[in-house]
Amino acid sequence: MTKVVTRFAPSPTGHLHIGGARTAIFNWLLARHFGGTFLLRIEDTDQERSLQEYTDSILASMRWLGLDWDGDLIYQGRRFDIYNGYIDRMLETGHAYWCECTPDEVEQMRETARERGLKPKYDGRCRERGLGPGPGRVVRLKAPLAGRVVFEDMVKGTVAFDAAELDDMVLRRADGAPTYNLAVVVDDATMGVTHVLRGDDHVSNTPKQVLIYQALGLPLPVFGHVPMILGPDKKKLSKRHGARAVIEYEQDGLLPQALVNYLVRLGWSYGDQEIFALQELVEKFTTDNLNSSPAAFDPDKLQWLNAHYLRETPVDELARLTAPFVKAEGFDVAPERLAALVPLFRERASNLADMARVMRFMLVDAAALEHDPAAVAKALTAEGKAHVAALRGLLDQADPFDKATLEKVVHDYVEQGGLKFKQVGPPLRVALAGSLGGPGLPEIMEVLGRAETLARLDRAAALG
RNA sequence: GUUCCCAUCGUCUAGCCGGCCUAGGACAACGGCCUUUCACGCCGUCGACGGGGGUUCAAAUCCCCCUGGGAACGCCA
Repeated sequence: MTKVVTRFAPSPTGHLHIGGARTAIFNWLLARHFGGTFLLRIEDTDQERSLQEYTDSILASMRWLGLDWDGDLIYQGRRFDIYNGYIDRMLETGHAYWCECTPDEVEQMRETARERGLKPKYDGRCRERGLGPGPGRVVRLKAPLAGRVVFEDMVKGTVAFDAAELDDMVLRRADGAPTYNLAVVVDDATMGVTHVLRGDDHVSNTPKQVLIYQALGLPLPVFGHVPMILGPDKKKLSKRHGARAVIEYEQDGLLPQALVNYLVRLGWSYGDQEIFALQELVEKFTTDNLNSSPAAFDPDKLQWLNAHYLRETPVDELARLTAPFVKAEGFDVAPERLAALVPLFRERASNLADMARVMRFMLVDAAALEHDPAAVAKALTAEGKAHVAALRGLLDQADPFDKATLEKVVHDYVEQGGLKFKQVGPPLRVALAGSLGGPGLPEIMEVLGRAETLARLDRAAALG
């Protein structure tokens, strides 16, 4: 088997979105699975809309996702000479011709065709005129008038189009720049790309590209078109659906493993398995299990996966990842303290931003702690406050001030008083946390420390 | 409009070279267990082969039609 070469070819007109990210992941996986090469090409031939900052952003997202590429980045913008060389070759071999029709004229032809219920296309007016170069002229492909254009698709099987459906597409614009389809073919061929896995929206480009390959006498790669990702409402993914660039998911506190895992499972499966480590994906990914029907994006499942990976991440690393989010909440917390906090909250959050939010009550001063009025009314009754006050004295004696000791102090208090834990747990909790939910009491007190714990208990006595 | 693609629970999907499917798993929802609480975890419930024709002893699985969705029809990528 020849070496597999795949590529991802984003155009730097925006950030990397999840659809593109999935395509990138699939190509990366295909190359890595077969020990092949994964190339990255920036399709910046549209000088107007292409921005360097987007290239940078796309690269940053690729790295964040853990997708490394082989060799240097390829910029289409720097390869115009190569494209023009191939276009000249087609001109020489009679596979292309000069055309002087203006965009308006061509639009007129399309309009006419549409009115007649036909496929809008260029009518081939200049095909046999034998025109040479000249201002305002473009080069068009002399496409076959009849026959079928057939290609094998890794996900859809055999796909065929009537050649009559295709028109003489422009290869070189009036300004001398090559068009997308020409550039893609020349690039893929010269880069040695063997497998072109891309979005569904390119299926109808494929026969056009096949024609160019044939005109150039170049071998065809294997094509594969993965269905698009739909929004949760089954409609095309759009801004309305909230975050969609991978950078936004990063900012929302998602872990890259979760996004990768989720995206891969959207359109690909391996039996009933849901969780895949990156290395496992490399081992198991092949093109045969790609799904051919479009998939709707499900934020809930993404969060579930993220929560899973949150619990898998080592504490120190999780603390490091959470730091920026805690900072965004307005707190400057030492790494060691964050590492002590994280184990109490990792199971109570599904992403890093959540985590920072949910541990907020641990970071404020006793004086600034907010108490949920309903919880106060329910638990900090006269009896509740009495227990809190009694506990304050006992807890002050705890030595060492650690989880085990603290637990014993509270336990003994309940035992000796002939009480039920339900009588002292809730008031103590509201005093410490301000609400009725959260981590275990002993661990909260341990991380809070003696002074802060006592301060909170004192403050609770004054509440209500 | 034309062409191409797609069609299993609300969602992601397994199954699809026909029988092992009274259709399996996961997310969500709901209920329970665990637990001082919340969460995690565990157990369970609800829930789908779009419709119609064929082929066959037998169809979610093969064929055709319909319907429904999507994409593309640029001197954008």
